[in-house]
Amino acid sequence: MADELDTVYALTQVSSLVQGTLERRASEHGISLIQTRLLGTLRDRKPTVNELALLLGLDKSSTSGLVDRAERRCLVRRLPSQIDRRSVRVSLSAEGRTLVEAITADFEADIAAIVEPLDPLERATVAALLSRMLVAHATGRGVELSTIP
Amino acid sequence: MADELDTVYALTQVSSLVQGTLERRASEHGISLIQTRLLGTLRDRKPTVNELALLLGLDKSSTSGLVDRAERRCLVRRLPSQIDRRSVRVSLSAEGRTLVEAITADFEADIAAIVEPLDPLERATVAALLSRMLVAHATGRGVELSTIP
DNA sequence: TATTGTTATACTCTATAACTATA
DNA sequence: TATAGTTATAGAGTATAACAATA
Repeated sequence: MADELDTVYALTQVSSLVQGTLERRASEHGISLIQTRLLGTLRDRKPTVNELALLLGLDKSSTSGLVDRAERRCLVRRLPSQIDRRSVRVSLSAEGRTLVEAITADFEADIAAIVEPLDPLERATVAALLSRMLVAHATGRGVELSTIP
Repeated sequence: MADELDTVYALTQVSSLVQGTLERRASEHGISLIQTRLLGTLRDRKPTVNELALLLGLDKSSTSGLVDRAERRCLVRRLPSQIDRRSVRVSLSAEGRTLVEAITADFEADIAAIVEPLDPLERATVAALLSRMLVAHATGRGVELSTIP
């Protein structure tokens, strides 16, 4: 039992550290965590506003506003859908892509540095065990491992 | 190299899951993540607004507003400082304590369930390796392992 | 003068409800 | 009618700057 509490505690601490790191990097690049998440979601997709809302777990009105502010900064564009004239496709601009890639690179370097004290075998062990946890958890639901933090 | 990227990825995924879990539990109890963090910080302290701002990593004006809203819901109280009449001590109310403990209990049960697929030895391994990472990271700075997510 | 906390202001982020334009 | 998206509104959360009270 004690080991379970230790594990919960360690996971909680690590999670704060990791999320805090991402938030700090995003902020250094002048955008918020949710804007970073928006850009990250758009790296390999051009979803409609509704799809985006589902992916981000937000209301469609919140998503619309999020896209407004990102568009105002020229980070994303709204493209008219060809098949449904009510619909819109949200797409990353070149500027948005450059930005999200810079943030991601900085963030990943930070986490790599945090992981660095472990030797390669230990890192592989952590990765394997955490992955098993994640897979088990995702399988217990509808499987939805988000792409970006 | 590949193992390092895997580790970064696994840590990122786990962190989103853990923070998302906390946020969902907080929201089920009717408060935000930052309000939960405020209450958590006050569990074993009665800091001044300035100290609280440092602990939460916020500006003192943001902190003042945060405390305003928590006080309006009777979750915290402002006590006049005895030694410095400019100062205020922020203190958890009984109601606030009950609330943060309920959220924490739910949250810890969630994480325990997520960790459950690993056997006790594997859990102990994860806890030990993550703890080493955390200690190494904290030692590299001014040591500041936050108490609550 | 310097510090503690609050307030005024301006923005982002969020949800609910009402709207429009398509379907 | 139903769906896709926007807008109006209201509130939390955040920072900067200016302020009052106290040190």
